[in-house]
Amino acid sequence: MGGVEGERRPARERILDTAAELFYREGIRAVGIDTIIARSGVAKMSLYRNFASKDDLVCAYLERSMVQHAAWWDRVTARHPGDSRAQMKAIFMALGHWIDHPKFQGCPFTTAAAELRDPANPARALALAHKRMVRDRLHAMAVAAGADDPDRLCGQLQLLMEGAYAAGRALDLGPGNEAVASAAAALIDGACAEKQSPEAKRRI
Amino acid sequence: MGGVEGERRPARERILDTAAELFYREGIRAVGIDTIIARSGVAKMSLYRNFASKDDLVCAYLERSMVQHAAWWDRVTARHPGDSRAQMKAIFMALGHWIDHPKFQGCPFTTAAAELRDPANPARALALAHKRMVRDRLHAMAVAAGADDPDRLCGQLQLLMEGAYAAGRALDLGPGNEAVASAAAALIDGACAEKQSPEAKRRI
DNA sequence: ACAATGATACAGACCTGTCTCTACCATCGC
DNA sequence: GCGATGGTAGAGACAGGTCTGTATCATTGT
Repeated sequence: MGGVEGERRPARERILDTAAELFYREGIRAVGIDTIIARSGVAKMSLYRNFASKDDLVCAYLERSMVQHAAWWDRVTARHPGDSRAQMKAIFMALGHWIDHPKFQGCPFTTAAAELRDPANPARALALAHKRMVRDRLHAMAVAAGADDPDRLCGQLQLLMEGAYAAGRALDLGPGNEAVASAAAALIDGACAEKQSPEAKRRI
Repeated sequence: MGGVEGERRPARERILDTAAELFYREGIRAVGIDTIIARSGVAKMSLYRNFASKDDLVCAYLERSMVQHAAWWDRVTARHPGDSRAQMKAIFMALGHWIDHPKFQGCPFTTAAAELRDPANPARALALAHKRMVRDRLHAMAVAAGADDPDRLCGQLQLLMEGAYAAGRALDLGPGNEAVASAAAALIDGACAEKQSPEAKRRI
């Protein structure tokens, strides 16, 4: 959001923007408070007046990521109103493109959980909440698409999604990461064999 | 394993055992040299005489993990000699059980790469080498099983494998993580339409 | 004047890696 | 046999750096 020229945005927003970028790109433990201070051009006390601790800042970063992810999801599915099967495929198609992006660094929640192993860490709870939200959304779409076994399809797709996040950084999955979309399509079409297939049947 | 009573094993092995367990369970960055020293009952200089640095110790841990993983793979596939399709399914079945194990903490290479973001870190190179090895093995099996498009099936299965590793820690995938085996079976059977018969040609 | 912020010094903890000192034990020369 | 020697290892102090978080003071905008 571009503020007016010469009018700086509040310290809290600058801190959160910088922290989010650095946490995602370089890792949470690898980025110290001093680095965030220097990059955002903010005094250390301004950070600690806005966030109780580094953990608190990490949580704010993850919470904002959850909101952004939900918006992305809604944007993608909105392109196929009423067609749950197409929505599912679109999500995985978009995911395949996203992992090609140069700034892609995996799922911020999964990597946060990998870095912060303490079960009591509040960031872990946020990561779990996000995975549950994704699971619920996938499950609702699987039901709406008429899958024979929505639980199974939902679990399979979530596996595939986590795999795309994990592998995208390291493996090369071929042009456009075609494997993501093709695996999703295979699982989805296999799971909703005979039921409503408004357009898929036409393509076969 | 069982050395003679009262005859302690060499310091190097004790260090590596302790480091491997702690690195895998608690994370690499979270475990300091002093902790490894204390837990393995070894002098600090004994560690630094056997390993040039902590990075070097991390690499030794990952290299040993590669050997152990290869042995596990061979053990599982050896149960289905000559039947590549069954071998592939067996790998994912075993993976589904492994992620149920209480000590399971994801793929050690993926989590190491998540913790050590520096592209120049030698541990990252090891992680990449391991993923390539897995890819090559999967690809060979896909070819032997007569998949229509071995590259595609290999990519899909590696996605699924990464997903199982990533999700196993956080998500609940149902009893016995049935989704792993069922998704693999769906992808494999879909990719090798005609039984692994020699005359594999019909469609492109 | 006042509130928010920048700048900076500092405390305390922790981390990696080096250093010294001591103990044990096997081997070798005699 | 027996002492000297050298390799391996335990214990712990220490240096130099980084990290989080606090305190103090100066500056700026309204």
